[in-house]
Amino acid sequence: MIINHYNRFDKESIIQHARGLLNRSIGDFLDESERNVLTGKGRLGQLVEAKYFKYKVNSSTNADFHEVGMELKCSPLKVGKNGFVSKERLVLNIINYLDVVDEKFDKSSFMKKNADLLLMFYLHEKDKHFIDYIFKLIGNWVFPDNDLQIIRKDWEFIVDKIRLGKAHELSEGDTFYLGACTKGTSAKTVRKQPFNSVLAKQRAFSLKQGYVNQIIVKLFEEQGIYIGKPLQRLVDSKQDLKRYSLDEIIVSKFEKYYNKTISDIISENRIDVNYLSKSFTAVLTKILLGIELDKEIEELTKAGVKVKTIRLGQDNVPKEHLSFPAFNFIDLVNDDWEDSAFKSQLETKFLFVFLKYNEKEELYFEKVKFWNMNAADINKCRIVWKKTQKVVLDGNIVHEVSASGRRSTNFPSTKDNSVAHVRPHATSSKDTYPLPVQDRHTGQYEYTKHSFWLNKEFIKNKIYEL
DNA sequence: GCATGATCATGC
DNA sequence: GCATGATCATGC
Repeated sequence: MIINHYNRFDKESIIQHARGLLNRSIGDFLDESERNVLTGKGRLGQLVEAKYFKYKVNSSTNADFHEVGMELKCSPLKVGKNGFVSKERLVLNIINYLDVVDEKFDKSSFMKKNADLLLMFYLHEKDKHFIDYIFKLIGNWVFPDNDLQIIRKDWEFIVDKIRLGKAHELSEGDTFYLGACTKGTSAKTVRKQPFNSVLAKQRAFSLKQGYVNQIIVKLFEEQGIYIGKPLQRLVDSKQDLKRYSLDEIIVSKFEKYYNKTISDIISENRIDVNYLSKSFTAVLTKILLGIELDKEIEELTKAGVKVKTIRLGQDNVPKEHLSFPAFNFIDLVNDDWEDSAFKSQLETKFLFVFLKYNEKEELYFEKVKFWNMNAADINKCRIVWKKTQKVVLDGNIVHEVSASGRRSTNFPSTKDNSVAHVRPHATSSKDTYPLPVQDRHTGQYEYTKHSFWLNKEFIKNKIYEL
């Protein structure tokens, strides 16, 4: 059965046909009357199916090319420092909470649909109509064995959470490569879950952005094009991955260093590193894990895990609060909470490296811990975010200016909320971002860069001691 | 001593 | 030159 120069029973012919879109846009294949399609978000993929592959768009639980078990996905690229990177996570099938709890991974609806992907990456360009986006990378992706073990563990974590009646508490930070991302308009789309009457946000299985970036690197590599940093794999044993979760394996690799002083670790490893320097965290983590310093840790990069070093006093309280990147005041007031930068920063998985001062005031390696914020605390951060947004929108940032010229602000402080607060985050008080509204007190249209911070008491109580 | 304003240091 | 992780430091 040959339709339009490809054969649905011949995987290679389908991939070859897909590559016909390289350096072209779907607009090249539309009639004048068909070019008046309005919105994007999913429409591009549908047009590729209908107008390029010429099959009927469906919402089947089978793969698009079910004859060969291959699923078609169109996904956006953006331009990064070293070439193309994924613009976002890759969204796969919607999670049917009611059915998935009866599934086993190998025969799951996820595997049935997504085990073998035909990926068509296009360059997303602002101000361009989506039918004119140019396809830049087209290839076939089948999950490598080790990745599939990690994805299996992720899938099981997500499904177990649903089995516990906690579908409404799912978070992307729960897992490593495979996430459960929200799907639907501004998270108002909810559905039933089997073991709790609380309605849960609709979610879909998705590949983390960091994982998609590595797919992109690999597919370019197949063409002899090398982008991105070299990675070094941490866990090689498929057996280990079957038996233990990735976090258990990684934590165990750190354990032999527990209670050693930092200076001992550094001299034992003959590494010249100043532990007050910014790169110390990355260097220390790589030393302890036996990773070469010019390589990235494959599993953590693919999972988008953020490594954070915390120095604790003897009372287990961190010496400092923990900062997030400075926010842009204009973006802050324009964003909805659901798609805000702060919320996505909170939904990532963290690896905390705890260093602690002993009685001799020496810094020693205490422990590491994987952590992601639970739904209740993310909600508390929403209140902080909302208040911050209001202060900026009201032009009400400055509270008063002291005789010495020091300004105090109306931003939420450590006393207002147990989880997070807002404080300056700039190279000097003159290091500013523009304001959307004039500040009432100063009359200025700019203000010192600020960021959200996690309270150190919260780090002690909910991360270190829990 | 703590809360919070201010700034450093490095890497890209 | 700026973004970002991390830390310093002042004043109540």
